Parts: sequence; structure tokens; C-alpha cells
Amino acid sequence: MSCEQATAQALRESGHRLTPQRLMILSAIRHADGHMTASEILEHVRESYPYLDTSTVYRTLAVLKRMRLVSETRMGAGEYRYEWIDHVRHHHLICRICDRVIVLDHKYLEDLGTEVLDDYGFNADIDHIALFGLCHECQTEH
Amino acid sequence: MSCEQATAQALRESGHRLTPQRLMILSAIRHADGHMTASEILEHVRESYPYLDTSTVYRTLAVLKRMRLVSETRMGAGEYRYEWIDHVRHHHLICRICDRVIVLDHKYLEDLGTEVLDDYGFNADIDHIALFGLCHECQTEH
DNA sequence: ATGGCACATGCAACCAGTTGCAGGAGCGAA
DNA sequence: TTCGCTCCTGCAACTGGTTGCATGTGCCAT
Repeated sequence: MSCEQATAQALRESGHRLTPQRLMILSAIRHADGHMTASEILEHVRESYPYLDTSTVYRTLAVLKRMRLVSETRMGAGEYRYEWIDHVRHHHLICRICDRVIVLDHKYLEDLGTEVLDDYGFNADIDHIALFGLCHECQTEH
Repeated sequence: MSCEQATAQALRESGHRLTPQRLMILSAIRHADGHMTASEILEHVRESYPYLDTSTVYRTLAVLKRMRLVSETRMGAGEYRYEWIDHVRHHHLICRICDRVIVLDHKYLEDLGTEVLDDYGFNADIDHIALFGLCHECQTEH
């Protein structure tokens, strides 16, 4: 799996250690399609290595997040969801009444990122934003 | 306190009950300037009414949030922060390394709201957004 | 190859926030 | 005013996520 190698290299070069736990977590996220919750990752890795602890999962995710290899999003009321970053960027509109999720193209947020960088020198993580609100149906019903 | 009356009326009209607990929570948020955490609200109200429960605070905040009388924002790693909505709208840029908070004018997000409404009929809660990322200083240091 | 330091892990305790439930109170109807 | 339905509250148990600490292990220097 050469795709794993490059990531492992990136980890090592940024001063982190390559442990079996991290490799397993990494592989779980990379080979899932779409979002994964921390407990899904935990459950998946435990099939082959049952001693993995929750805290290790969260700490590894924190590292990957800081390196911007994964995105962390709170979708609706539920748990955080983690996703490998290198897909086409997209965002979500989440209805606060019915929990419906609408995918939002990145073009809507492109300008915001560059404006904030120009004006404040702030490099915003606009990888995977969740915007809450009311969907069309729930607006008309209430 | 006539300012409280109007809110009480709004609550009642939307089919909610006006309980002393709710009034106390309401008053705590209204008369604080700026953000407040749930535990700050709890602590404040308990000075005059020690029996108030955490769950009541969160449930009341959920009601006020749904009515868009207060905004709920997760700033940095800490607890949710609640704020009365009727100030000038503003947002925050939060540095994921040093936790610095930069206030962002609403004009940067104005267009996003209208575009999403036009294209998807989705009425986004763009009252108080927190954008994470790297501030100028932390970008150059790393 | 091996020794040692610093970082990572697993465990347990903890904190923030949520939920189910039984009893209590707001408020509209009579 | 009183009644009663329904919603609200406080309690307790629980879930998701974090933290402190002792032990273990990756990895660099020798």
C-alpha cells in the first residue's frame, strides 16, 4: 500500500512517531469512504487489535487534524465525524429541525477563504464546514 | 424590566411555558455582556435559586436557540458559549495553535447566506460563526 | 547493536452535555 | 376559581470526549 507510505513519511518528518496503533487508525480512515466516527474507527481497529483505547484514537485524530490530513466535523447533534482530506472539497448544510443534510459545493466558500487570508493573514481551515439552519421544507411548515 | 417582557411574550406565543427557571436563565444571558458558558449561567442563577439543574439550563438554551434568541458557538476546545442575539452580528477566527480569537465582520459572510438561500432555499444561521485555522503568527513560526 | 530519552499508550478518573422518568407546575377551559 | 392536560423540572444514569499518570516503545546517537 504505497498510499500509506507517503502518509507515514509525512508523520515521521513532522516529528511524530510511527506506531502500529497509528498505522491501523490511519488505514481505517483512508480506506473508509466518507465520514467515520471515532467509535467506528475504534470498533474497526479492535477487530484486529482489541487493546486499542479510546484515548489513543482521539489523540491520533488530534495529530492528524493538526497536520490537516483529516477533517473533523460536528454534523447535527451527534458525534464528531472524521474524514480523509484529499477528496473534492465539499461542505454541508444541516437542518436544525429535521436533520436533513445538503451537500454544498466548495465554490460558495472559496472567496471567504481568500478574503480572510488577504485581510487578516488568517489561513482558515475551510475544508469541511457545517452550516446549520432551516431547510426549505421546515421553513414553510413553521 | 420591559426588555424581559417582550421575550417572555415571544416565548409564550410560540407555545412554551414561562417558568421561573426560564426567566432567571433568560435574565442571566440578557444582562451579561458577551458570551457565557452553561456553567456560568448555572452558577449565576444558583446564587438566588440553588436548586436549578444543569439539564434545565441546557434544555432552556435549546429552546432559546431554536427560537434564535441566543446563539451557540464552540470557541476553541472549550465549552459551548451562548450569547444573546441582537447585537451587531460578528464572527470569529480562532487559531488552532495559539487559540487567539480575531473578530470577523459580518460583511464577509453576508453573501454566503443569500447565495445559499437563493440556490437551495436553505436559511442558514449565520449569526455567529467560528472559523478555525492558523493565524498569521503561527503560520510563519511553523 | 544497544542504551536512553522523549514521546505514545492504556488505564482510570473526570468533565461537558444528553436522556428517561416520575413528580410538579403553567396555563387554557369550564 | 378550580380542573386537568401537557409540558417542564430535578434527579440519576449515561455517552462522548479529555486528562493525568505510570509504563512501554520508537527512534536517534553512540
